[in-house]
Amino acid sequence: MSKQAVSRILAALTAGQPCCAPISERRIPAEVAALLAPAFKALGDPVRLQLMSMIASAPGGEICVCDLTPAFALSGPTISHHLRTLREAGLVEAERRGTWVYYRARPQVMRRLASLLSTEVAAGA
Amino acid sequence: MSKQAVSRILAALTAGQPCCAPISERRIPAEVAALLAPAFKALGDPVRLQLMSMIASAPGGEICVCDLTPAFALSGPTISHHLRTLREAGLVEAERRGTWVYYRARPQVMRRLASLLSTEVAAGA
DNA sequence: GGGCTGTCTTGACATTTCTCGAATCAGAGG
DNA sequence: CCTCTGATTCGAGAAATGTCAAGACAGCCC
Repeated sequence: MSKQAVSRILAALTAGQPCCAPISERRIPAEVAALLAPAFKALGDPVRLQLMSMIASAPGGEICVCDLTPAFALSGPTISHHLRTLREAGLVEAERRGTWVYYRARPQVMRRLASLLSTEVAAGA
Repeated sequence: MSKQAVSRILAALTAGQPCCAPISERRIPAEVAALLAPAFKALGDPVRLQLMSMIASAPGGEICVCDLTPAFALSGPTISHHLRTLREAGLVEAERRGTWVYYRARPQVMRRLASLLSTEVAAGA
C-alpha cells in the first residue's frame, strides 16, 4: 500500500464526528467504503485479530514485539508482516525504544469502527 | 466454507453476553479469533461494505437484490458472490419471495462486532 | 408446457494474501 | 570496530480471493 493511501486512510479514521454515521443509518458512498474497508480487512485475519487484542489489552497500553511473536506458531517475519498490516490500517502505532519495538492501539480508530457498526436497539426487542 | 463452519460462526456471533468482552479488555483466545475474524473479513471489501450499508440502512429493513446489483459496475454473479460471503459471515440473511430475493441485516451480529471494538474512553481525554 | 425474468452456481483466470528463509537494518555492548 | 540480538524488508511459492461468462435453477405469466 502506498504512503499516500495510508495517510488518506488515517485521515479518514481519525477525522471528526460528522464524517461517519453508522452504516445502518445511511448508505456509505463508495469513496468512504474504500477508505474504511482496509481497517476491517486488517481485522479479518485470525492472527491479526489476536495481535490486535493482545496490543489493545496490554497492561500499560503497550506491548513489545518480543512478547507478541512467541505467542504464535509463526515466524518472526510473518508476525512483522501482520503488524505492518495493522499499522497501515491505522489500528496500531509502533515505537522503537532501544533494541525493542513497542506497539500501542489507537483507541480513537477502534471507536470509530465500533460506531460504524452500531445500530439502534429495536424498541420491541 | 463448510456448513458446519458457518453454523459455528453464527452460534458464536449470536451467543449471549458472556462470551465476548471487548478485545481491549482481555486477550481473545485463538479459537474465538478464528470464529470472529470471518465477520470482519467480510466487511473488509469495499463492495461488501457498501452492500452491508445498503442492506442495513434499507427502509423497511430489507432490500431486493434487484436494487443492489445496479448500484455497482459489477456483474450479477459477482454481487451474488459478495452477498453469499456476507451471509456466511452471519451479517445478513436472505429470503426469497416469488421472483425476488430480499436481504436483511442481522443487527445482533453487528452490535456484537461493535462491542468487540469498543474501548474505554480515557479519563483525561 | 413454453418462454421470460431474476438469482445463484460453476468453471476459469488474474490478482492478492499468507507464509517462510535469507538478507538487511537498528541499537547495545564488548 | 566487531559481534550479538531484535525487528523489518526482500524474494519466492502455495493458497485464497475477486471477477466474469456460461449454465442452471426458481418462480411468474401467457
